Amino acid sequence: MDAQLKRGVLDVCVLAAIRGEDSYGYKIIKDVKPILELSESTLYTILKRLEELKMLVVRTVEHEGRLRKYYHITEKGLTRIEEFKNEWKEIMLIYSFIAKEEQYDKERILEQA
Amino acid sequence: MDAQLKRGVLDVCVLAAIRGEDSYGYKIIKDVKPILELSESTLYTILKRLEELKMLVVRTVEHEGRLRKYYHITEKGLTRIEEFKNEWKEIMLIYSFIAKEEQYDKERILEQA
DNA sequence: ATACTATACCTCGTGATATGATGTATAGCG
DNA sequence: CGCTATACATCATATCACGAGGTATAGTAT
Repeated sequence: MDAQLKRGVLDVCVLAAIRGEDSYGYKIIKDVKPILELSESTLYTILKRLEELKMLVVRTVEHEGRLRKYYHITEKGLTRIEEFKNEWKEIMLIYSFIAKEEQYDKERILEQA
Repeated sequence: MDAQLKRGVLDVCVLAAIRGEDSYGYKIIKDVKPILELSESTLYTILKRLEELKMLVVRTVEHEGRLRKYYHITEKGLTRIEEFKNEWKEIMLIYSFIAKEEQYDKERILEQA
């Protein structure tokens, strides 16, 4: 998918992936990949950013000799998701502007009148 | 609106604005602004890029002492719009992943079973 | 034993791109 | 003469996705 189109949804997608229950990087990638391709470098960049924005908090847990960093969504993170849903209404208007073939029809109608 | 969310739709929006009939920078801004806020610097950057990508062709016309650069969409530009419409299907899947509150419900359903 | 794969994290450089600030120039109006 | 609208353009900056590369452990296959 077009990289630019992804930009607007990627971070919210990550928030949505941990909304239900806390998760860690490696698992988030597996969960999100079927919906939206993302690489490790992208994911860890996003997680860091979301942490700085206080949209999630981190907790390190040892699991079978390896460390896992569990991410938990905050109130701010949930708010971000709600904001996104509101912005989506605007995006749908934009989409209908792009998708409509009306321009041609309008001219034809005016010519017929 | 969130700058990142705009990135994916801006260029296609410009293409859509000239799809019906050829237009020029100043007019495109006026046409697109009610739907999606964009500045002059952004628009002229996009127009230049779309020209380089051969998604539109330019024709300079003198109009009341001032120059106007009319932009005409090409086959490639129309294809871009169609591609966007196809990508939109993927975006809608992503949106439903973000918007659904299903995670909670799923757990509740499993607990009730 | 050795190699490979899965798990789990991280950083850095690069390229794409939106945007504000700024600049140039003409026409018309008060 | 100044202001606003029209009409174009460039540049520096900031944000961000992503490939390439790095570290380390556990389990499995050869």
